[in-house]
Amino acid sequence: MARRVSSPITDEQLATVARALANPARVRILRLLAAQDQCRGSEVFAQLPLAQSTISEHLRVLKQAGLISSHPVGTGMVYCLQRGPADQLLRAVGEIVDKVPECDTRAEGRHH
Amino acid sequence: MARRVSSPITDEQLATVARALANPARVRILRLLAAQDQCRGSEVFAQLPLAQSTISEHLRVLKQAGLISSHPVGTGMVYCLQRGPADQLLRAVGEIVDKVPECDTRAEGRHH
DNA sequence: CACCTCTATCGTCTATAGACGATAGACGAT
DNA sequence: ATCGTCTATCGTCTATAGACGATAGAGGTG
Repeated sequence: MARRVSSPITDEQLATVARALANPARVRILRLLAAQDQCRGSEVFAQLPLAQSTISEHLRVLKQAGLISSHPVGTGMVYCLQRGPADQLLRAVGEIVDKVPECDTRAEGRHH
Repeated sequence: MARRVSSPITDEQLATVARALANPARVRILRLLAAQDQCRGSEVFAQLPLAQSTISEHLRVLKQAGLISSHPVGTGMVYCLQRGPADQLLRAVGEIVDKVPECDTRAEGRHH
């Protein structure tokens, strides 16, 4: 029970990371990036059926949440997954889920 | 490579579960439930600094996302965590995160 | 230098989220 | 039967999310 690296994420922080995942387009982008390590912006723009400005906004949200990083390359940008916040979310949700005692809501009911 | 129980979650589905986690009050509720297996509604209402109607709405969202279940008991309700959707989220995010190649955005940049 | 490609930002619009109070409805207890 | 407690729903309001087109600006390329 030592090992408290990257302190226990707060409700706010967890909600913030979750909010970044709370949009199908952003999930799609993350999975795109996961499929190829890194990805040029123009490829991302080409893969989604959304306006370039919309996708750029999604990228901004993901970056702000720390889920991706970006750097300029040639005439464009390259986007890249980052583990940090996703790991925190995994750990926090994992801790919640591990507490589930298989109570599926019909134990010791009202049959008094 | 068999074992495809609860098929690979879609972008939409993952986003939906994430959206349920995308609010601090709901995270708080989940953690409350995790801390005590199950929880009477009145306790939940008492723990959060929000109107009862607001909390009831949050419980509805969590239930609709499949993250909790509920059943009547005595004169009230009991809420209870459910693993299913949270597990799917863990698996999906885990798969994304596992692909991260430690590219932290400054590799092979523009120093051509 | 002029051009062209790529990305970010701005302004706008619509839809959804999240909060509240008021109230309805279920159910046990008296 | 009446009452009191507990929860869900309704209506409303405000704030935020998410989409778009237009446009600005950075930075290679010819």
